Amino acid sequence: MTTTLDFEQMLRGAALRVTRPRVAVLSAVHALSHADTEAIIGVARQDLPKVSHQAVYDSLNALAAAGLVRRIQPPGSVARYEARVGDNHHHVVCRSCGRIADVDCAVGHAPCLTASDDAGFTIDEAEVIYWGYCFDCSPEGKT
Amino acid sequence: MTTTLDFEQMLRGAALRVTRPRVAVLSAVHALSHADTEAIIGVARQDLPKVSHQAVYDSLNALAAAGLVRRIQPPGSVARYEARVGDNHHHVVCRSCGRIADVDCAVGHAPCLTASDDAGFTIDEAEVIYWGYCFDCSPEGKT
DNA sequence: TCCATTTTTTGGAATGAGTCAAGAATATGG
DNA sequence: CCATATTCTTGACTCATTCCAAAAAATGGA
Repeated sequence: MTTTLDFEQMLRGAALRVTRPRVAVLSAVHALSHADTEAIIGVARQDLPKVSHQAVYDSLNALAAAGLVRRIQPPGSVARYEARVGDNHHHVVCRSCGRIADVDCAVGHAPCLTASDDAGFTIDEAEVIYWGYCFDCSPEGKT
Repeated sequence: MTTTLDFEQMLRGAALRVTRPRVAVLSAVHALSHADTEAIIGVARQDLPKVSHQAVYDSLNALAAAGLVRRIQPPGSVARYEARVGDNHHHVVCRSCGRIADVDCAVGHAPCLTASDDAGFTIDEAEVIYWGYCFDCSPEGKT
């Protein structure tokens, strides 16, 4: 498993100060998958009962800016965070229940798609969200 | 140009009641590109000065559910609406200024991508958001 | 054309994720 | 161990969006 020391080293490696809220938040993101801020606050408070929600927001922003966690914001949902970074994977979202699952990117590096016409933009990443229904919510799954 | 009658027919064609707020909102979305709700309210009130913001929200929801407009929710931005529907095009978002531009989909029909592993989901659409910098914000553009 | 029914709009209040700000606490480098 | 800069706490606040009940309007049939 990943220990507190590992998280501290991850923080130092990203030139971030090692604080207890940051360690707790980083640990929480690793323990959960696609968690929203509220869930992260809950888990972080198991370790550190008095962290303020503001500290969690600040930590998440710092961790996301440093690339230690990835922020995903599926339309119709609050911001979510995940620990898988660097492999440019994508997500599939259930239209019915909102469940999110990971989908590996066939290309593996960003940008994994080339736009047909970039409208003058310099594109460095292509984010793909697949929409559909998870097994439990799919019409076939209900028969 | 598109006339009020055209918009009324679009509403009837979608089995929606023809109301003045809906016509004004549909017209506003056609007149703007990637407009947020506030801008739509402003333009709709040029035709119909007393529409409530709630009526605009309801109209946008009804139009989006009927497929007459498309709702896009870029992370870090409020909901935006556009009139181009049915051609499965994508968007490029500027990381710096938030500007949005259309990018035609090379495939043209949904889903335009096949997931490598669908995690048990039934996928019907692949939404692509390209991230980068627009010409005005790009490092090259500033030299 | 007019009425009754159903749907939509109004207006105001409420929700809730996220942000702002000032002072207190803490991590870091020397 | 100290000085300094960063981070955390606390609490109030913003603002897009939603909820609610009453009033208004659109539609289909007479």
